[in-house]
Amino acid sequence: MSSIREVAQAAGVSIATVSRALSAPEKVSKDTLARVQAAIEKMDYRPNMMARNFRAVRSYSIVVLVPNLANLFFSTVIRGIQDAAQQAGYAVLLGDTHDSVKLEKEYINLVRTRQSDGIIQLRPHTPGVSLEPDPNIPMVSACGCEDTPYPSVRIDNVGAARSVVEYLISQGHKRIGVIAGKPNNPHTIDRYKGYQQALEAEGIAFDKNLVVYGDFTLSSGVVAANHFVRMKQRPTAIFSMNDEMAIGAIQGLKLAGIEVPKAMSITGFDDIEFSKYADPPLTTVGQPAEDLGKAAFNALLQLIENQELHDTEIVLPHEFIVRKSTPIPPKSTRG
Amino acid sequence: MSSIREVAQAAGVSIATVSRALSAPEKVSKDTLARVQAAIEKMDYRPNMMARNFRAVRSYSIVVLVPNLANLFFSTVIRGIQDAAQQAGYAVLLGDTHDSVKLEKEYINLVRTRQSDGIIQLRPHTPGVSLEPDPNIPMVSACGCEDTPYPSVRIDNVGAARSVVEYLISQGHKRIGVIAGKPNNPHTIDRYKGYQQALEAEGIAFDKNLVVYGDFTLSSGVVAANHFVRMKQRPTAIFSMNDEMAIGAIQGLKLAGIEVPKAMSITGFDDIEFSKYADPPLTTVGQPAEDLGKAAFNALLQLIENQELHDTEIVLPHEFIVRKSTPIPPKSTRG
DNA sequence: ACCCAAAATGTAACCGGTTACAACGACACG
DNA sequence: CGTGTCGTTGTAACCGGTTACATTTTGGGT
Repeated sequence: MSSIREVAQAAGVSIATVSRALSAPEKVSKDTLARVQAAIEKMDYRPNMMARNFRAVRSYSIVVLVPNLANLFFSTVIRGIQDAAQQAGYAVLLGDTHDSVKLEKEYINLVRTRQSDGIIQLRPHTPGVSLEPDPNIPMVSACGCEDTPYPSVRIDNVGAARSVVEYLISQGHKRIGVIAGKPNNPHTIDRYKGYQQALEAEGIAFDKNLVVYGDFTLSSGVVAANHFVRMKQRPTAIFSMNDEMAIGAIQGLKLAGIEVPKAMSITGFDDIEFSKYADPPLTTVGQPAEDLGKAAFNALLQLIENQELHDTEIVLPHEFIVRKSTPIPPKSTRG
Repeated sequence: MSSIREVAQAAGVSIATVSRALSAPEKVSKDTLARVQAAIEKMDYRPNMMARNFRAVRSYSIVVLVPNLANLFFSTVIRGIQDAAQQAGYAVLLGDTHDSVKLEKEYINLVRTRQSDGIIQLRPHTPGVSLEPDPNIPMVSACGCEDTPYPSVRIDNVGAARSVVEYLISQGHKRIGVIAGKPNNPHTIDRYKGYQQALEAEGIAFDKNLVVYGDFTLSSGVVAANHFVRMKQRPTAIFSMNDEMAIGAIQGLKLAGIEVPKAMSITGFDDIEFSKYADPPLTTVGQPAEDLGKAAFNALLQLIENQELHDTEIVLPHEFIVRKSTPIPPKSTRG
């Protein structure tokens, strides 16, 4: 592998000149530049980025912490991150943490050891279990929740959940079941808050038997559906906190002979690709997943470069998408 | 950020001793080691990995090239890669190429510029369009096809497709539609080969009107279904080359009033999570996605470390999984 | 032809580790 | 007591770039 010294020799100049020819060509005379470029071309020289980055004390890479890569919503956010990063000349290191804080720590060490410049965290911040943010480690949260103790880019989960449930209520539903995530998950908490606000606004009493906790997977959705099926006094609609669980639930209800939306309305959250093709197509909340990723990266880049950030909380618009898992289509709303 | 020199000073030893204390503690006397460790502890010292890797001419990271991260099969393979890499102390750089060879080249340059030690390619090798492998660049193919011109880890696509179609034929189907990927896609080619072999083995004439080309997405599955619906002489079964298209097709057929499996059998490929919860649950071919990823990483690691590899083609077993999108359940077979 | 500023180029230190080699001390053995 | 061996430690070169500073070249003005 040829080095800058060999190129310098071949071009009959010093290494400094070669370096300048690459990073500041305007500082090099026209014909020297040509000679150097010819030499570079001839030897197929590529600067060793490890050396360059080492000198610059910058790795030009970031790590994204994701609880589970095989989750369509997360992988879409990551696509957004990756595209933005690629454009800015940054590489994206993958940190699939399997929801383990121990693994998370290991990945965070990548920035302590200079292998990475910053972190994008996809797992929402959970007080008590998440690591507290370290001021020395540039970190931003993508698709997180309210009260994240470091910069974040997200949607208004509370408001979105609230408008979904209000829509359900407007359709005449009074007993609305909830398929939640794990109880201490911030998304669960925020969307739950929205659910309760809607109930309260419409003067409907809260019944805790109507909420069942899953874990955002398809299978936990069918389990939840079975729970509702067995209730003596069933809900007439179900607000699921993500699409996977909603799709699982539809399947569970179907197996029990309950038709959606005729006998039961159901709504999801996230608008993953499959929701459009579910049977029936799912009414849900669309999140701008790729944009969340891009915005998160841009915020992180600012943190890395300027060490500070004015807009410490970015809330992107979501979209309420009515399909066929709820019967009456009103107009779509954004918010 | 403290450096090795500061630690050395604090411990009253030379930097060489600190270095040895970290990488070869047996070469350091017991009490010196203790002093050094105390200093490290006190100063919260972490070696600068960029410096270390730079010196070692190793980045300890690999890049995985994936056409589309938001594809459940791919993301599961990547999980496998990432787990194996993490254990081996390697970082995984993400290279979502959006199916663009130009972007692929850019990511491959990461190894030319020493930012990465090797590549795992998830896109199957397509003669003429894929880059030809460069002997200087350690690269292995995960979930590729026959005739990959560099080391690969895959399943027997031809055999798997063949056994699916033979199963369909054994159920009495004679007109079997195919939902393929893009025509020049190697997965399309291999699975198509299996389809034809099965037809031939059973003495069924091939009808090219029965194959329609999609692009492995849900929506192309519904388009394909519509095509079959409009045919004057419909097939009685459909062999889809992946699960997404099969699920889309089921949806398309349903909209046209055609019941699966009563009026039409349908099979998929990959066994993504959603297939289990489709309506009806999908008969499909299970690929050991995570194991493909792990095996690919281990092969790449050998390439990187030894510069050679004995087992240049690893074929992992697949599994034929019969669910409800085909009526009569025979025994599951592995192969 | 001479002078000087500006442009071009070169020299060498530096980033933070690793490691070959040298130096040193302790100890055993003849 | 001299000498060889071994274990421990230190010195300094090295990896491949970047860049501050020094030096040389260029060219315009007189």
